[in-house]
Amino acid sequence: MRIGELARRAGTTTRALRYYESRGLLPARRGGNGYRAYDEEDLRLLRQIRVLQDFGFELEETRPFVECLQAGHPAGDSCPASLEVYRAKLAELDAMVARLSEVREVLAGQLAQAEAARDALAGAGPGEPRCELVRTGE
Amino acid sequence: MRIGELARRAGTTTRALRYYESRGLLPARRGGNGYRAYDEEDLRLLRQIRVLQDFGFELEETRPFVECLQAGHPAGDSCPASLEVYRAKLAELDAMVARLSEVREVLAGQLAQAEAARDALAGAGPGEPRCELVRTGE
DNA sequence: CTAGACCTTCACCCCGACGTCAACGCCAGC
DNA sequence: GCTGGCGTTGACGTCGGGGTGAAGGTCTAG
Repeated sequence: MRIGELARRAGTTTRALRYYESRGLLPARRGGNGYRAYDEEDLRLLRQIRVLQDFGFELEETRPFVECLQAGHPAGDSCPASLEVYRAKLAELDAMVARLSEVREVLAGQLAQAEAARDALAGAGPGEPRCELVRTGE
Repeated sequence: MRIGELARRAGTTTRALRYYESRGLLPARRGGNGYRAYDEEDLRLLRQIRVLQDFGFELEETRPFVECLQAGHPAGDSCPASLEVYRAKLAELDAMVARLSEVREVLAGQLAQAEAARDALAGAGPGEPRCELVRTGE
């Protein structure tokens, strides 16, 4: 299998594959004409890379999984190094979610407070209180 | 107050202030010598910008708040446009948290499964099962 | 007088994961 | 033998957001 076919079958581009190879992530054998030659196993490696990428892993973080498969293990996450990456990623996600949630709560509070202030002003405002149900914006 | 003092008092840099001005976000009056002249009100605007930036707002998203203050309102979020930005940000954060949480759950499942597979192999493996309680990593 | 703060403009940086040429080689079909 | 479609390499561009750096000049405070 040549680079174009592999790219097509994995739903990526030849440019990406050459990039992976340049990073030492997905080495390719070469035919006599200099063309890269891939097999089904390479397709597995590539799929592993892409699944993890879709989960938000950086390219470097997929390396242990790829190496694990290359070493003949049944799955990319059969090796301790891969499990470590999983754990690190989980911690990273947890931290991110915690940070975002905290900001979210603060903002929700600010919004509620600002809306309350607006409504209070509207109610105590000039003689012609705006009708809340007919706001033109929104 | 000149640019250096304002920067110091707001905990930012003169470069950033000139950048804000170039974006039309924090215009400055000029003295006869061409120097930018700021007052306490500008410090308020700047603090508003920085607070929102710390919450993860983009510069453009802080604009309604700044304009609201410039218009003489008591707070940056006293205007409908600011409230809209709040709501949009909340929705954005919620979407982000949902996406990350989903990935987190999938990964946690993968990790658990991979660990179970490893332990099963260790138990059914060669005659000398590794002691789970003395894992050197961790 | 001189150091430091200020002015302007233009360019550059950071990050990752590629995309986009350019200029060439290889090979199948007609 | 020629065209078209693959393949090769390397160098450079892109995206986005929020700035930073340098050069070269002016102004001010002590």
